Amino acid sequence: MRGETVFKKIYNSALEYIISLGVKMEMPSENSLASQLETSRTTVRKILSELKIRKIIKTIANDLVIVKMPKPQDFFPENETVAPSVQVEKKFMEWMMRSNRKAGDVVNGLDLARQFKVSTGAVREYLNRFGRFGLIEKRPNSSWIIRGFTQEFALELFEVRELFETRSALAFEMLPESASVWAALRNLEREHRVLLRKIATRYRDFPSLDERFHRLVNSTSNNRFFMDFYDIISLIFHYHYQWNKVDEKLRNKVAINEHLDYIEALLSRDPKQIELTCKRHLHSARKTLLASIGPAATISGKKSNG
Amino acid sequence: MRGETVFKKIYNSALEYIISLGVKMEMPSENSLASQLETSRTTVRKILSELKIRKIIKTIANDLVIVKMPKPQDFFPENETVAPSVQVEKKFMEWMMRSNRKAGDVVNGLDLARQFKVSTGAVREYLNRFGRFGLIEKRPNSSWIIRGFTQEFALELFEVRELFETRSALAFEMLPESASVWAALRNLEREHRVLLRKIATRYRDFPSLDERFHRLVNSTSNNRFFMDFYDIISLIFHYHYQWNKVDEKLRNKVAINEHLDYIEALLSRDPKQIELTCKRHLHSARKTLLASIGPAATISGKKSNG
DNA sequence: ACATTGTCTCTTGTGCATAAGAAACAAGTA
DNA sequence: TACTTGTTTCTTATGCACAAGAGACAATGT
Repeated sequence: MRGETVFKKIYNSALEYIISLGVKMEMPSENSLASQLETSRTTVRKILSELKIRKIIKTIANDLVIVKMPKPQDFFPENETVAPSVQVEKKFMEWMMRSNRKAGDVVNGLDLARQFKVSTGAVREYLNRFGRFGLIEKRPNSSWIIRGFTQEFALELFEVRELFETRSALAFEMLPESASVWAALRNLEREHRVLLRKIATRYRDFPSLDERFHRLVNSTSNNRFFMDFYDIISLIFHYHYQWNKVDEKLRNKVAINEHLDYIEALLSRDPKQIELTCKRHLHSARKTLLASIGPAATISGKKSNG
Repeated sequence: MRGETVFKKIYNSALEYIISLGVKMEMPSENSLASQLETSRTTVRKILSELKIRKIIKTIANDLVIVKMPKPQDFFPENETVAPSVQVEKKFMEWMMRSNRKAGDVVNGLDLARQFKVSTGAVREYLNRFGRFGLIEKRPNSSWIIRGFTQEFALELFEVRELFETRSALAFEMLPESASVWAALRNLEREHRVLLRKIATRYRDFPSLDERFHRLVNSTSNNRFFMDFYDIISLIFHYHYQWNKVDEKLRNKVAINEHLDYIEALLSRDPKQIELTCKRHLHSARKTLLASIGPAATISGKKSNG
């Protein structure tokens, strides 16, 4: 049995939408609701019938009309709206980053399923997809082994990141003036300046801006592997920095300034300058990450050339 | 129920092993058999008991002795020894490469499961893992969509390949004389020369040599993402060239010669020469692949008639 | 004609049961 | 002690049932 997570999530969105319309307004057609809420009409109909039962909408003279504003208790609880497969990611990453897993430790899927209160299938599926992130490794016919969030991992990650991003950044030089990236870039520049001014209080907004900026840079090279790789970076950064708040404000301020130099270089189309500012920023990002991992990877995480 | 695929596969290996020992020889201990056959002792014991039932081995005076040579009919049929999850890859790749799938077509998991005669779960799991290869894409809460084995795909693939391999190749310059790669490289050089001499008949041996060579080059950079990426290349090449035999002999001969130049450059540690021969070879490989895919896939246009 | 809703079919997501296989433990023997 | 086999426990792989959700088709109204 699926826990109706889609239904509940979209139902909540529908309530928001109803609130935005206001009482006595007529509901749009099922089809337009479906595309508005980005779901199938099947789900929309289920929601409409639930809304009728709860007397939030009513058919009056062949029109479906909002007759009552939804109250907070009409919403489904947040956690019931998330599919198990999505919950696993969060819980797994937390488990991975927080608990002091060492390279070579085995991942016990059954145990995780119990801990996370999801089915073994959900864990299994997640591990399969997570495998590509390079933090775990599978032994055939047996369990997953932790490779560890180590210095080596970070170095390898950044080696690729640098290759991809430098290549993408240098490609800016060739983009026609008409390309839409330029506008997007100028917008991001503005956002950076705004954030820099309010850094004292809003420094936590940086990570999402950071991601948008780097994704934009990588997107210009039009290479799906570049983009896919950025998923790994996003995930690592997202979860890792959740548990590493040291110097957060300062770190972000430095990064914003580096971004601004980098953006300026991109706008100038000067390849020398682009390469310089890009590399400088990535090196500093790498240093930050390495510092926060610490020299810990002493045990079996070491590499052997064999 | 699992079809005992592991048991059957290892059982077959055990028969080979028994043949290599010969009749009247004593069997090694369960533990040493387990490590020899790379499996668990549980499986070994199951095999031993089956061998006793089939009267191939027998306990004589506390010793387990081979009393009869296995016959061909003692072996389990090949196809029963492959786990469903592995069969799916083969069948799926064949389906993907052979049938004229176009970008935008949906992948019907249920249908594939029926075609391949495996469970939906097996297909589902494969698609999840296959997703990282960039040939298909998932729409949330819905099916997988084919992105297509197109010119764009090949170009993106080679862009990354070139970045990674050039970087790896240039790293050879720094490797100490003592590193074991040098010996491996000289061995590969020898194998190339042998193959070149016998190219007329043995040109089909090239792909596996090709893979070993490129994996060796990439392995020196010690970056898991480089190696993982090579999995994609291997898979694509492996299946694609199964259905594209045009000019195979000539193609391989050219490639061998390029490899020899490339190897020579690596051995010479001359960065200029390394970069030149590496790039030259990769460009020619790209050209070959592009040519065999044919002109860029037009998204608009007529439906293919099967 | 077109949009809307009603109805039906098909596919995907999820949990679960259970066999296959791995690994730990125990006991015996050289 | 070290090595062997017997026994038990635990984990993973796989098929299957069935609800949730997507999408196609039919009917109806404008």
